[in-house]
Amino acid sequence: MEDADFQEFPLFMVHGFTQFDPPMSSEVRVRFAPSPTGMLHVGGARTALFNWLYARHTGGKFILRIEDTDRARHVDAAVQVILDGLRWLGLDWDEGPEVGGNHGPYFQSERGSIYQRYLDRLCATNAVYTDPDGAVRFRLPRKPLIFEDMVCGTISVDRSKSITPGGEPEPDMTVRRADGSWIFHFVNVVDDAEMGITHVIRGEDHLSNTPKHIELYQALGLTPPRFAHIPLILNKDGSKMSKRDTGASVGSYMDLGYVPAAVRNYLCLLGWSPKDDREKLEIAEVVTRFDPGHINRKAAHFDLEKCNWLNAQYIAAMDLSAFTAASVPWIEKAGIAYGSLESLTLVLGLIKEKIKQLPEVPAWVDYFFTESFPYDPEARAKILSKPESVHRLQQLAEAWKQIATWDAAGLESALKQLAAESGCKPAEYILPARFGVSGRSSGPSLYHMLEVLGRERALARVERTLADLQTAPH
RNA sequence: GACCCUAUCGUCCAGUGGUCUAGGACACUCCCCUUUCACGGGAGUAACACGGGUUCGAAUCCCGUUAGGGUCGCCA
Repeated sequence: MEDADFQEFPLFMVHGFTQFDPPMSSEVRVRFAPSPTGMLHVGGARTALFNWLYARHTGGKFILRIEDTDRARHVDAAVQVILDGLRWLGLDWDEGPEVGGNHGPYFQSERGSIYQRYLDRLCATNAVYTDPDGAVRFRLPRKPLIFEDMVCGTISVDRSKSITPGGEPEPDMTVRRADGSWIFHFVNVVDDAEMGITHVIRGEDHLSNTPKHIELYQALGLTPPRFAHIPLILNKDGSKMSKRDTGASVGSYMDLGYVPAAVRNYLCLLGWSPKDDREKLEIAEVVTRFDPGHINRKAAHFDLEKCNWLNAQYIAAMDLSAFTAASVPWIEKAGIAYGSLESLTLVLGLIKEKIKQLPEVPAWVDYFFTESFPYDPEARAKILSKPESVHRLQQLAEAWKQIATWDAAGLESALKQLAAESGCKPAEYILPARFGVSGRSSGPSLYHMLEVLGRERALARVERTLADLQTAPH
């Protein structure tokens, strides 16, 4: 039997097959353990999301632990970026920073005494030794090992002949530096054990490290958790997504005004699927249907355009008051004095259906809130190139002055009547009219826009435009 | 270099031996709707990496090749 010398692990034997299931009675405890690098990567965000989904799906606990192995690595602002990003995505943690819990502290920089305790256990069994440089190393068993991954299936690794790029045998893993600071692999295992983590859902970049981690659990006499290694997120062209790539940071979505639920929805679809044809999904439904066993094994390529599309879908689905609330920060950032929320809401109702990204909003509404709006040079040249356009604008001004009730329907019929009398298409009047009141060639529905503007302002604008056009050099 | 993972339209997913002349979505092209721009509706282009097996039958199972990714740190 070729597999006979493979170390079977852990020790639950069911029908002769190595199983990983922890006792069924235990509550699921998963964690997201980022290091505070100053950004929250979308790949990390998806890892957090999948952990969160699994915790919510099983009624378990989602724990946040900050991997700042030592105090020098700890930067408050960098931690805050992670907390902000997770909260923005709606991923709330049951234990961790600012929340507390019974398994703290949740910063590795504060867990030194715990690590020391576990290191002592390793010393007691002679599983570690101090090398000539003063670092503590773990004697790697270097035996073949098999484990079950919830995503990747059975993984069998034979590290007995594993060598480095230089052709040397793989060195023993360092556990603690000579200066006393701790190494990731060791503290990661200790923390997961101490915090009672039952399922480790993490990026596939850790798949090859897992045997070492399992050997550490064994040396410590502990039962390892189950593992689920989810594929990495790459750029659309397949290259590795670095911190600099567009869309790599959750912060960039926050800054660009994405709808959090849309980004979260997109992330759900990267490697997981509801198995039907829908794309836009309520998070509650994803929670009930989520199953790590059905996560794709293939690396996902990040498609910002599809994310944008979903974002637009979420904006379209907002009701007007939600849309207004989401728009206000952008309006204010652009320095638009919008007066009352009521008047703003009225204007936003005109343009909501046009918007795909929140930062576009100010450019669509600015001319509603100032009488000194600029004329778009291109649109102006176009009007001037057709002398009859100016005449039509004059006709419109006259007709509108006669209008009894200033509403969209009345304005529309007045304009269409004029067009009919002149024997031309309504567009011949609409274009000059739009330019006359907005200085542009495109915008929301003309009639509704006029209604919102009101008779006085609309007519005054037309007069002003007419004056401008008539003094213009031809 | 060694070890590990992966391989369906450009991209994300569906497909778990026959219902696949492979389905949906994004993007792209065209048409319709329309006051502009969008939305919406309709149509279209486009994929099972390659080679061997297994099988009556393979996108689906096995092996190999190729390609991509990952790990081999006193980074996390």
